[in-house]
Amino acid sequence: MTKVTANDARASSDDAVRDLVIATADSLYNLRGIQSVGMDALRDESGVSLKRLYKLFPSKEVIVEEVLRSRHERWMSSVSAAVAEASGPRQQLLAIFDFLSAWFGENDFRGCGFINSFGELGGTVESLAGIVRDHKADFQAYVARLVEQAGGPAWLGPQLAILAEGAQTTAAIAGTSQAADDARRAAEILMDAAGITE
Amino acid sequence: MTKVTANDARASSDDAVRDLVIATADSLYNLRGIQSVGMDALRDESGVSLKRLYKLFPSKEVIVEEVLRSRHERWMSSVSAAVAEASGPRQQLLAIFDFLSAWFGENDFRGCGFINSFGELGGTVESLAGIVRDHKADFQAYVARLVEQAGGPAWLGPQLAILAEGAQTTAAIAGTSQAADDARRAAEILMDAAGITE
DNA sequence: CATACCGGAGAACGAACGTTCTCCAGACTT
DNA sequence: AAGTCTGGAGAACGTTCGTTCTCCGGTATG
Repeated sequence: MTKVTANDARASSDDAVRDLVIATADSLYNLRGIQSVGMDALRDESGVSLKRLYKLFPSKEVIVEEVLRSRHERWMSSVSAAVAEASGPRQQLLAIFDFLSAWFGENDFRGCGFINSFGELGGTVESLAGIVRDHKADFQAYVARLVEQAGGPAWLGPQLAILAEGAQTTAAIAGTSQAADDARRAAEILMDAAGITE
Repeated sequence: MTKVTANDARASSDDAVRDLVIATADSLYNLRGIQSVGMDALRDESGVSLKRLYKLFPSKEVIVEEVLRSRHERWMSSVSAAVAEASGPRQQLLAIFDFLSAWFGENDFRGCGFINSFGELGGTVESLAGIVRDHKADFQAYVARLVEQAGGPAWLGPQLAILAEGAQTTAAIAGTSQAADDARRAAEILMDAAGITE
């Protein structure tokens, strides 16, 4: 039985603190990578004591997992919101690359957090590798669904997904958003060939 | 003045040991990532004592840099060898994706070591980020040169390079070599549109 | 043969970090 | 008002890891 009291009010509810911790960790992990952000840094930045951190989460690994899960939801929501604003199948698929372009241009863009996490921990922490795989699989399935709705052939979805992946790594490493435009032009050519014209 | 004596013979020449260390480190870093392979593991696997490791290299960071440099040379050589076997501009460009397909199928394939290193250390070790950037820039320039020799338009090179990057991350995360075939088919369509027919 | 040197095995050191513990102040319950 | 619980500040613990040091056997040089 959970009791809500003035004590909770002083320290904020557990759920709110959890969200704050995940948001802070998300930002720090994105900025500096996972391994180089210690629990002390997370405490300093979030203002949540170590004791409470370990009451809310059993380990750092679980925090990382929840950060990746929240990133997945936020990222997929952002993409589908951008897609929803476009009209017509072709414009909707192109909206993915416009979204990427805008994302790459943000000044805290440090590459796809999932790709980075995979490079950082994919070889040693199997649970994280699974989350990364699921994220990419979800994105590929989403693109495939859009292609299907557009009446395009089955081979187009994987191709567009690969373009999006390549744009992400290229933009992250080169430090420019140019790759998004290159990928967008390639997507137009592929859609032309697939007969998606409107 | 370097003296070659029986003492050196017992312990092997410094250059040979350096090469052995780099090769061993290359394999271990590829398998388990950089951070999780300590100097003790490198000593155990290479048979070179810590004392000698630190006589040959000033620090682990320098070893990592040399591993990446040697990977770059080996990778670029492998790609150009595969390209050289093909005849005609179109087949040469497609040979890149055939090379990727074969690479992804190797059982010790764990993704592009440069992308992984970037995710692992790009945010904290600037010298490594530079090496990764240079590697990707070299590859992009190589593709652009092939496109130019084929008489293709300037926009095609970046597009093919993005496909190759996307195939690498997709194959690494998904654990299949399917992405290479998808990327190859996309490359054919893009070359068709660019007028590279033979 | 004596001595200086090279290198191996492995201990040792210092820092970083994940996790837990101690001490204590404030707030709710009875 | 006494007792109990929560949570903060920060010390402490154990481990990992990069790097250096100690000890010692063997080799080459006088």
